[in-house]
Amino acid sequence: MGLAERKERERKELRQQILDAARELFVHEGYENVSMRKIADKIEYSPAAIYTYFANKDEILDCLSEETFFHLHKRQRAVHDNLEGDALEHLKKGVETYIRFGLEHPEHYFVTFLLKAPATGDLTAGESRMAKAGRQCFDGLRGCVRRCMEAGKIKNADLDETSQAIWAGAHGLTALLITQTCFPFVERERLIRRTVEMLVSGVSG
Amino acid sequence: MGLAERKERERKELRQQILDAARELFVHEGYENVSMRKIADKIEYSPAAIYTYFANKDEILDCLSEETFFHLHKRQRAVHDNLEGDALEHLKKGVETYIRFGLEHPEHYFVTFLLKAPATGDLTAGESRMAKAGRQCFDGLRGCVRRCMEAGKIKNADLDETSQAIWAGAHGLTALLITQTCFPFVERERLIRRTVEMLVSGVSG
Amino acid sequence: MGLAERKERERKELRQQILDAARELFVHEGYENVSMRKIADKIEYSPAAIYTYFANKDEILDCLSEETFFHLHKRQRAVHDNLEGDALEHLKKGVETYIRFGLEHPEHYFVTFLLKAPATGDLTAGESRMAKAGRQCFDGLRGCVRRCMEAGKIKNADLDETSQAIWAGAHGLTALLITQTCFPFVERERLIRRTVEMLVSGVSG
Amino acid sequence: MGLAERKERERKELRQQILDAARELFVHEGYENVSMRKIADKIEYSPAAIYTYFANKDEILDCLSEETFFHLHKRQRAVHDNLEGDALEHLKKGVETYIRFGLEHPEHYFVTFLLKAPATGDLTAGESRMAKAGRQCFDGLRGCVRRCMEAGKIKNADLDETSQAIWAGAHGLTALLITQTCFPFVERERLIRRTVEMLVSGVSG
DNA sequence: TATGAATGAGTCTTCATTCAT
DNA sequence: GATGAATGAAGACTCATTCAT
Repeated sequence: MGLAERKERERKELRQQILDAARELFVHEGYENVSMRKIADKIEYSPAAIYTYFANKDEILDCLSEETFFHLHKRQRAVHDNLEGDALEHLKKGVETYIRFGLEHPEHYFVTFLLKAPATGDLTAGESRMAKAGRQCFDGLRGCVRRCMEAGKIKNADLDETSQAIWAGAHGLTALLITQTCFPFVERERLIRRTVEMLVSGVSG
Repeated sequence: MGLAERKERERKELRQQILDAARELFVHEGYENVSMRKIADKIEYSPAAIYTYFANKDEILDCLSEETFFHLHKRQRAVHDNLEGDALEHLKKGVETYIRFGLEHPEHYFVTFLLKAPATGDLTAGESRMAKAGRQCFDGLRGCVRRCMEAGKIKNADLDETSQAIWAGAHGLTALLITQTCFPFVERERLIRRTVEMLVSGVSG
Repeated sequence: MGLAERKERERKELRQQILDAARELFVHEGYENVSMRKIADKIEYSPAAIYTYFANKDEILDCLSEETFFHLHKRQRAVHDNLEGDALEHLKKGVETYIRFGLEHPEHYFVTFLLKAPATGDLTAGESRMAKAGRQCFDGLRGCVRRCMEAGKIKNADLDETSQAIWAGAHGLTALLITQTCFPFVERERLIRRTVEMLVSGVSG
Repeated sequence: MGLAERKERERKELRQQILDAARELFVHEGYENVSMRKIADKIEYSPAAIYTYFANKDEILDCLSEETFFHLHKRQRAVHDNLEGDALEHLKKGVETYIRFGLEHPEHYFVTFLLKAPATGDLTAGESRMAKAGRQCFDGLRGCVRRCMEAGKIKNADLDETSQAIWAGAHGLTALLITQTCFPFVERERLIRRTVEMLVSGVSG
């Protein structure tokens, strides 16, 4: 049905509008300082309308994170699947992909990795969803690291420990470049290359 | 006057009590989730009493930041001044100091390095004070890196580029450990050590 | 028409479903705590569907009351018409019928006699309908009392005064047993018998 | 201190004002239909001011019930302590006291015995407090009945069974007279006397 | 007939803050 | 210096109801 389809499309569009509005507000004002009313005002709907699409404020944040993870994961898979050369080069590419994703989608990245999660009591269900998606992303890098180990490029090291250290480095640069807009960084491309080199040679050297 | 002195001392003590209570609450519950009443309850005074010492909630956070940077600066100086051995060890110590500082003062760290500047009109004064303090912290690391270069431990590298890459790494771990409380990180001490090693050997190797 | 008939039947069935669902929810959660959505969920229809059968929430309550009175009245008539022995026994049976009706249909009884009527502005129509139905019920007992008087079993007494006193007693026990669920009443059957005896011998002795 | 005393007095007065306003509103509009704002409007204070005196809406209802029980208990004690004549007269007086209390304080009685308690999950503490107070009141009637038994005025009967039957009767009349305002009852005094007579002679044979 | 979407009004409650005392 | 009382504004969220489809 053309009708049902249009309805469905409109629904998706409004849902996305809400997510976009929320993301921008969250990024600029902080999760706690954004009220449902503010989001509603931004999309010019009533606050109650939002509840047709999301159960509550937390769920909006949740979906925003999911979205981020989905995009990143897709990008990572593209890298992992297509590259077949040297394992360390693979890893470098993976790290670089991660960083570039963050810089190209700063709002997504901010909401997911920089916004402090709401201080919720029961984090069973939602938390695990988050955890799972995050793990998936992290596993992208982790897979690269494992291949390096299997290829003998990284020796005498714990897989998780190493992967997490690298993640930390990649996240750090991404985060700084997103948030510290006033800091006099050296030329961005150089800094990215330098950081990637440092991280990879830091664990393989 | 003994009386005046005692009064003054008591005043300082209560002020400090407020700061201590606020810091702990901010860290554990998040700035936005801490009410003046909660702080007041913790020190067993009325909410109104706090206003005798601080103009408002923001000022408490401000003073906390000041305090924090003061401590960090002192701490960094202690590292730089007292250590006289190997320059790379020096650098490691510096990086570790930075990370530990962040983890011991997550709320301060969060506010300074993770919060995106709110899109407000007047951020002149506060912003620059913050920025200045932040720069000071970074300069601690930068000093360590310079010594490594001067000692020939880091070769053929740009000072700022290298310092910023290391900063990114140190910041990344600190930020992740603060914000991603649910991620199954490996044992924290191990991860810190591993990251520090990675960063330093990554630029010196 | 078979079609029209089926449609009509289905309509009645759904209407009854709504009433049943509403009654149970009202009793267990209280009129004010039951939302149209809750009723809709229970019958697995949309909230809006209910408005096809009832103008609003109040009307549901109204219809529930009507239903109650209808059932009670039928029951009372059955008693009055079939029994032909001693008038006092007749009365006892009538009182007992009233009480048992309440206890066997606590939901109906609760909605009609214990639930606070919604604070509505225009109570002209609804009120008189209520009043009429209530009168009808009371008249059941009143009829029994009259027969006792005509048979000389109750002497020197005013018909209405006596009937109302008995009604009060019957209503009191019913209400207490339904609402005061935590009170340590003696065994229910014993208490009913005792109360009926008390009421009847209290006016005939 | 005159100052402290006046403050304390004013506080008590406002607390009582809140209770009075809440009671009247609860009775006329139903617990669920009364918002904190309505209560606040009635006493011409801000909604938040109420929270200085009561933790929440439920607590107001709780205190209202407590108040009711306190008054009823006081009244009952007065009857029990001062009367020394015939035990049956005593009982009649007790029943009458109960009924009159309800009719003279219909709002109190309504709130306590007829208002549907808020559908709360944890009713441990509040419920038992309520239960205890209610029991105390019921014990007033029970004491009268016991004396009748001890005096041989009521024979071959169970104390609790008898007391509960009488309570049911007293409650029933009170409840009907309060709630069924449209029913054409006979003259109130006559009906009370008749009911009391019925109840007492009904159990004393 | 039934519904999904939408809303305006309203819920209880908490907040940072002020002020008379 | 410290407080108890008070408040205006705002919080997330729910409601009965309407209406286009």
